Amino acid sequence: MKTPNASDRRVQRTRRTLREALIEVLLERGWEETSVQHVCDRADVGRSTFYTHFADKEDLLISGFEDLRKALRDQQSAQDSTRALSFARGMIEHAHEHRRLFHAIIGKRSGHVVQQRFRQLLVDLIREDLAALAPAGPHLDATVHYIAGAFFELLIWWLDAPRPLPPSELEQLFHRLTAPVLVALREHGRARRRP
Amino acid sequence: MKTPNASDRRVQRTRRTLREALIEVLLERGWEETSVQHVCDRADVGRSTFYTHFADKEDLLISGFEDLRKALRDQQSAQDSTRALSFARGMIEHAHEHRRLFHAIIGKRSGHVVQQRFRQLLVDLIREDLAALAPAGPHLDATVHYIAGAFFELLIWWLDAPRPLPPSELEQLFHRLTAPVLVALREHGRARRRP
Amino acid sequence: MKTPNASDRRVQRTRRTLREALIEVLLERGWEETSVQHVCDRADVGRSTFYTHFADKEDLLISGFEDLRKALRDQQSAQDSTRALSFARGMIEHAHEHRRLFHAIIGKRSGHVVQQRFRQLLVDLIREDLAALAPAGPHLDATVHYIAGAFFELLIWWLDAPRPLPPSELEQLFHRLTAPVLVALREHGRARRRP
Amino acid sequence: MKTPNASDRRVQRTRRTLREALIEVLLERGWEETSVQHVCDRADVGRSTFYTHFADKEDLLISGFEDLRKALRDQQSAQDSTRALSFARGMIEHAHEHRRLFHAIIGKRSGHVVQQRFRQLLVDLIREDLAALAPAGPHLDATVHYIAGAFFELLIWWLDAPRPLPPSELEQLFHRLTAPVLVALREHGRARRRP
DNA sequence: TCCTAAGCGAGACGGTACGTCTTGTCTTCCA
DNA sequence: TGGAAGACAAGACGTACCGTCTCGCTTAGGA
Repeated sequence: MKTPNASDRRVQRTRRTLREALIEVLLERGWEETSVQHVCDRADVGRSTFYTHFADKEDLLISGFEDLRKALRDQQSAQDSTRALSFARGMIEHAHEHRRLFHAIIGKRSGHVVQQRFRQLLVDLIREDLAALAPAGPHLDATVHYIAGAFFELLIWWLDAPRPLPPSELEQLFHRLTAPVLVALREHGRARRRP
Repeated sequence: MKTPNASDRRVQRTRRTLREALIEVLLERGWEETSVQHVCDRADVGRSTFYTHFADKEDLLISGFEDLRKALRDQQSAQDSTRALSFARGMIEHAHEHRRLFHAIIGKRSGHVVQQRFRQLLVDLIREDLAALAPAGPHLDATVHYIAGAFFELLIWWLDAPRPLPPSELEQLFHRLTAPVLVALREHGRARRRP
Repeated sequence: MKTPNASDRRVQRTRRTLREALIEVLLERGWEETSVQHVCDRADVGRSTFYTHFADKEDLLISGFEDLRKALRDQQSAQDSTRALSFARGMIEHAHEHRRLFHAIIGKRSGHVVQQRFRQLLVDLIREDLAALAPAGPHLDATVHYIAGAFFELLIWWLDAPRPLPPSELEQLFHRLTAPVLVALREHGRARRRP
Repeated sequence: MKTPNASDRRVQRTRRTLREALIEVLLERGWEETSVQHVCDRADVGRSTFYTHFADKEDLLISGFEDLRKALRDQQSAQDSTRALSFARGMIEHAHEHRRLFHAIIGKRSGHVVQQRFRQLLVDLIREDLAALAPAGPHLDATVHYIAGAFFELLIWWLDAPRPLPPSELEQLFHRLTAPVLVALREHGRARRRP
């Protein structure tokens, strides 16, 4: 790669500061009510500096999504991942630990594009899982979106619930509801491949 | 009720004009890029007049949602509604007929609150259906959201697909994927009521 | 003239109600901050009704000015009016009695046109007085405006003063300051007529 | 002081442009009919920029008053200023040279606050002059306002006149009318100091 | 040791949209 | 038939953000 010099380090520091500030403000005001200025004030960074690093507040948020994806990957591979849709456990636990943050990011006060991105993340994760089960199912795409939407809505409901289920129970519920879908997909796939 | 006088009729006409203009603009620009001024220009209505009728563009859009709900109800009761989740057929056909409109309202270029509202509509419809099957299931709420999310995401996927399935096939797919969920809910409910 | 019928009486009543409401609101909010709607609300009269009687709020106010002029005339002729500028006593006493109203009408929170009108009233009154002293003085007009401006500003100052002079003292002061001006005008006039 | 940097210079330029534009528009439309937008259009400046510099159009106008005051000061000290109320010559000549501008600012089509400010300017100038003659006269304030009002009204009359007097003659007239007032003030003051 | 390139803040600027307020006109309803 | 009621267009208001930009200051890292 390259040895990071002082300038690079400074840049990284600024970007990280902004990311953290975004989350803080997000927790207080929700997505729509958060302006670039708010974030800059919190980060003690000039607004023009913001724009040298990010195109807009969405860009800033998304720049932090990769971290989440990575964290999930690590958690997933560290566990027994024989079970399908094993990402669920990691995601749910993550959401449980950072409940307020998740609530801010994907909850009712979130923003359109943010949710959009998160759903895309789910779709990607699920597609990878299902591709292993039924590589070329005819309704693979549909099923992926079906499950992604279900999981997403379930998660939001859970985050919004006044007295939420314990994470393990939510995970179990999700798997119970989703298992038949996987079976159907697998059988359908097998049927198509070998009739 | 009340005999609508000339003033009332004028008001209704203005409001309808605005609703129609909103949809037109929505189709062209997407939600975020649509301003109140755009809508007023299209409707040939003064902006101040807009604000005497609606608080903002969200309010305007939502005022049209009730129509959708009503249309679905009519369609639903007109059909054989013995099957659970019978709203799906109506909704899918509706979305099929007004594909561009639905795409504008709930698609990728839609707005946060708009989707939020639409999902709430789905949740309401589904809850009514499921309440008949398992009135007090423990995970009734969770299941309702699970199905609503699944249906919603499926619908978006379908609206976005370049060569979408025929409506009937989509409906069939949805029911096939969801049937086991209903079974589980029913059994769970029965188990709880008579152990 | 004409016997006022019921309709005429009603019209007069509406106009008077509006005039009184204007004054009330004026006292509370000042001229600029007073809107037609405010006055109508106070008078319990429809805004469209307002416009059938008056062109705007200025028109309404001015419609009441004639009353003032008449009151001054009466007061003036009832007194010993041998002294020049005898309107001053009446005006000052009037302003004293209705201090708050005068303050609202011509004070700092008043409006441009209102002051304009009031000054015109002063100019008219003074011109009539001076015309008797020096009917065709070359600087008659100038002197009239000089005195009118002086009296007007003096009056405003007096109305604004936290602990104002007694009315009689103000009147005396005005006459003392203005007497030489009248002398100069008279002499100038005589000089021109008989050189 | 401070070396003005590029940013400062740009700001000053913008503010000056706006001031000049205001005057242009003022001459064409009068005060009440002048909107912030009009001024910005003329100055080719964004409306939002306007508001970063001035609170409203009044603020803008007033920001130019200081220039006038300064110009008068310079003119005054450059001349023989032994005579009392020597500001009059400068003001009258100024008004003569910029007749249209003065007409716009203090004439019939002007605005309330604008005139208010201008009168305040006169009051200040006159008070300074008179304070030298009779530092603590009992009616000093009253006399100051008397003269200010007289001068103001005289000036407006002069600006409005179809065939106005030459400036020098107006000045002479003003001084002739005002001289006795000054004498009275001085004597009064002396009488009070040494009874 | 200088000096030069980059990161950065400060903030001016034009632009767009917002929701509110007021104005004056017009149409309809009611007594 | 006059008034009340209120819909409507027009347009100004002041605020809030946006994204672009120019400007100097600071602070390395290389000459």
